[in-house]
Amino acid sequence: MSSSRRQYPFHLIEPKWQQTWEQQQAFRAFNPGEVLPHGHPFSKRHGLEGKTASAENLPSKFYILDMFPYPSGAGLHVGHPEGYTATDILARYRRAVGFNVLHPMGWDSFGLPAEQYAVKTGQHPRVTTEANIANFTRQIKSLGFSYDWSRELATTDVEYFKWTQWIFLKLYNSWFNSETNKAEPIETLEYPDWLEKVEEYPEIDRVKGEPFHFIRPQTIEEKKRIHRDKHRLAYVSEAPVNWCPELGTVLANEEVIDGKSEVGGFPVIRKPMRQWMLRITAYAEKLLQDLDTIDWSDSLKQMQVNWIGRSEGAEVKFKISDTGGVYFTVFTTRPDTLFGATYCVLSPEHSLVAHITTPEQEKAVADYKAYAAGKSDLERTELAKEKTGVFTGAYAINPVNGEKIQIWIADYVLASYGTGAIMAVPAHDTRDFEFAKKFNLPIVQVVGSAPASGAVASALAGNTGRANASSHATPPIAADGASAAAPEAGALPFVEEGIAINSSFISGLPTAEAKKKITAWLEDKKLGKRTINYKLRDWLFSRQRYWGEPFPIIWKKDAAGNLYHEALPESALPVLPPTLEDYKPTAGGEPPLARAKEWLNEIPDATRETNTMPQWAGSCWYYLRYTDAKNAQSFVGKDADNYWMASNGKAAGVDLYVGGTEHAVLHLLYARFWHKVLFDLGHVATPEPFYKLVNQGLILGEDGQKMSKSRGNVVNPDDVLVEYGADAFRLYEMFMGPLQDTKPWNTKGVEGVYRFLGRVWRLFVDEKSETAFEQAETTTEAQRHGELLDLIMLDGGITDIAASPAQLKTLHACIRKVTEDLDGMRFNTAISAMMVFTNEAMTWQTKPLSVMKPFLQLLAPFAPHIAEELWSRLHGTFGQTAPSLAYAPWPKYDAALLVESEIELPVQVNGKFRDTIKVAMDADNATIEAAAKASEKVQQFIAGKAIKKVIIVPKRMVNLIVA
RNA sequence: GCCGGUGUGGCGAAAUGGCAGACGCACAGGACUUAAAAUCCUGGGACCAUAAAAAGUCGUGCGGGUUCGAGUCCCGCCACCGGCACCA
Repeated sequence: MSSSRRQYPFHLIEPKWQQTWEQQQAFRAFNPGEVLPHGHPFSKRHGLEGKTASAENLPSKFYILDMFPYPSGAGLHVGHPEGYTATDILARYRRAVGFNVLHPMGWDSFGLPAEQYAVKTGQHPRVTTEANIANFTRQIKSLGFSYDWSRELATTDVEYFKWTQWIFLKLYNSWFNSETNKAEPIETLEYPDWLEKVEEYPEIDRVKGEPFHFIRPQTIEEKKRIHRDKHRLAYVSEAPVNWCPELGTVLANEEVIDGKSEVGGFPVIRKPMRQWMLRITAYAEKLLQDLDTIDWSDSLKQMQVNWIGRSEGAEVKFKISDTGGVYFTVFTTRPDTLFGATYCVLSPEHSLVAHITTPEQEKAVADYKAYAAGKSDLERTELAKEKTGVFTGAYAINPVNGEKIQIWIADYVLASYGTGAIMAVPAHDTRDFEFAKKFNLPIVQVVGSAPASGAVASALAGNTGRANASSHATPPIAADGASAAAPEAGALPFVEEGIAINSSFISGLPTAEAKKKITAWLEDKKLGKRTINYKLRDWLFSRQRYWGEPFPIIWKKDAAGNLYHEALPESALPVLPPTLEDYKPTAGGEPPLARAKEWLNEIPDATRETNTMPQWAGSCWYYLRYTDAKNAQSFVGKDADNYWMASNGKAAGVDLYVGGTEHAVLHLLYARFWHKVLFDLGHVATPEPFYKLVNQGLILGEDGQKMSKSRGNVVNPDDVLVEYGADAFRLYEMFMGPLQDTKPWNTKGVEGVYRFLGRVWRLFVDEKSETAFEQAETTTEAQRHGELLDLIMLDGGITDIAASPAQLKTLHACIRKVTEDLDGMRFNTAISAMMVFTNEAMTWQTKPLSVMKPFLQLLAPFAPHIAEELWSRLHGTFGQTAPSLAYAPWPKYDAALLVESEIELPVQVNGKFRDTIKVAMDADNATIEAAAKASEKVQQFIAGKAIKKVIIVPKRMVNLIVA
């Protein structure tokens, strides 16, 4: 294709207009309070030249956001500009419609690759990062996107991460008040009575994974401090974390895929470490419920719903036999099966295990704990098929029937979910069933499938049908299940809902009612309570890296010798990372920051925190900073936030956010969480950050495979641009198919839209002058080629004469289709509508200005460079006011022009299409029927037959039913 | 296993329950050209038929159903893609 003739001089047009836009600052968005410059096309369009902008005099805002990229060394690939093109088209369209559009771009520039490069070469990550940003900027700018570059930001900018650290301080200095159901400043936290009265620090108040070297606090102040620290939204925990030796850092649960790191695919092991956590679980319910208030795809919402994993059930206390009152709590979603609980299982890490294990079982339990601890997550997943576990020797009492049941430990019970302990109901849970089978534990059926008739089976109460798995080849059948009205016993495990059997006072009740009744009974007897659990875990927020935001935190020791943390004051921000020669972790496994001894001990009697924040931190609030990117007093100003995030009357936030599905549960959940905290604390005006969210689909290689370096099927936008130009590239990205779909790249397809642009060009320019231009180009040095564009003349067929009805109809049909498709984000069909227009216009002898100009406006959002160029030529020749195509009011279609006087109707006979007839638009049914019957082709099928029925759908079709 | 999505020509794809395949790619034929490229015109789901046509039949993953009429709605399968996965 490189030998083929250039369709039109995009190589000159595109840089020309990109420069023009930049010089004009054409796409700068204006905030309330700014003075709108004279001569700016936006000021002109809205009559605001020289005026001070305010929420009142500015047009409605529209905030269109792309997920900002990590500026990798590899540069842009064709997947990036897919979303960027879509948002750019909409941004340009909205400007034309009259909105004040905010469309910014920036860089998610903290990240591992630059740090790994630093470890290898010693080059500071900032140097690498800046070079990569420069390359990304060049590439993105070459595509002609209408970003407001004055708001550009990078998460690595000191002036940016200063505020990231500031937000961390807000998290650190607040707690979640479940009474008011929101985050509040830590000062509002009240202290429990025992704090002042009891000398001892109660065992019961110690949290799971209590800190590191815990020494009993000695003063009330120390106790208060510990109490506060346990309630902060940012807290320290010493718990097993996902440690990736290869990366030398811990990872959040979400960053671990199948036991391997999401980045690089390295093995991940569980290791107890002191880590910073963010209390996202406090927001589980809000994060779940508020999904209803935002316009995201069902599948994306579903992913978040699954991730949050809400489940309703009950906590039930099980006393341990022969200990006089020591108990543990289990969580179950099926309290109705309590009568079928035939043993209990604690997770190997459960704190009670050490206390209850009998001497005989001690060795077995210790061995098993060691075995379970040694397993990586990957092994745990792989070995999931075969259940393992050991008996502790201890027994629990089933609270509903007083039976003594065995307590086991097994790693199929997770320490991190629920209470870390379960009651096992093998008859009605697949996992418990497998386990019971393997270890010959009793299986008791307590739920039967509902009988076919609606008979009530209340007579079943009081029976107990029990059996040992070992003594029955087939699962036991409830002894009382024989009567016709009784629930049917089926194959076990029976995990569905049904009718309770063998369950004393709840027998005969359908599952839902049985749950209610037994939960009430448990609550009444103080043996349990209704509970809601979430799969969502707190967010592991620290990383052992150099290239991230340092924590504004220092460590000190109290009188008792306890290490404790303290926040630096806001005045200490930003906390800059130290300069290092060597970016590796220390030999002792400490983060790289620990190498900077001076920095570490800069503050008297204190040591700095050496962890840094994860990459997600910066992306949690960048959309807010865009609205007020230069604010030095605040992370975002109130007016800016109110205008850009809250002034549209809808639920909230960014009007349209486009990015890949890979962020469905990470970034999008974290950002919502931060936003909600900031909202609760009164720092932002809306409860949700992103109102409408669209995921663009993946672009595959030409071979239909995912693009990857190893497959060698990566398409570099730079190459495509050289060959076809930015407009063709943009057009093709959108023409491939629906934005949300996964679709393969096809270079031949680019040629198609490129040819279309060539046809548009030839529709407007004089062929001879173009030839002259091309000849001149061969004899002129490259630097002066731009001037030669003036040699190209408008086509003589374009004149300022009245358009024919047919021409108007072609235009207005196109306006309607393109407008409607833009509103529905159906870019592919909008483009096809413009192709239809072009194909039609090619046949015209005269091309009225009144038709050709609006067409260019339709084209402009998609292919802005060629549209601007042709627009300016029309302006040059016809001299009508055309300050800038970018702000020219969007054309409106005239429905009256699209009305047909005659209409073609399909005629069916017995539902089969046979012919079309032409009738007047307003023809009555009798006329239509007569016309249909008169058709020769139809005659063949109805001749000699009786017409039983005639169906006429006005303006749609005719169907004749014959015998 | 659970949740979500998608199945339409050789390919990317269109179709408020009403003429399936718009638009584009690839392909074939023609015009222009010394020739090619570019451009312009024409054709095209499959089958059957024919010198060529017309007419006809079948066609939206598979099997049923609703309807005058189904790619579209309902029920049951199958395949592929994405997410989650011992979450009690």
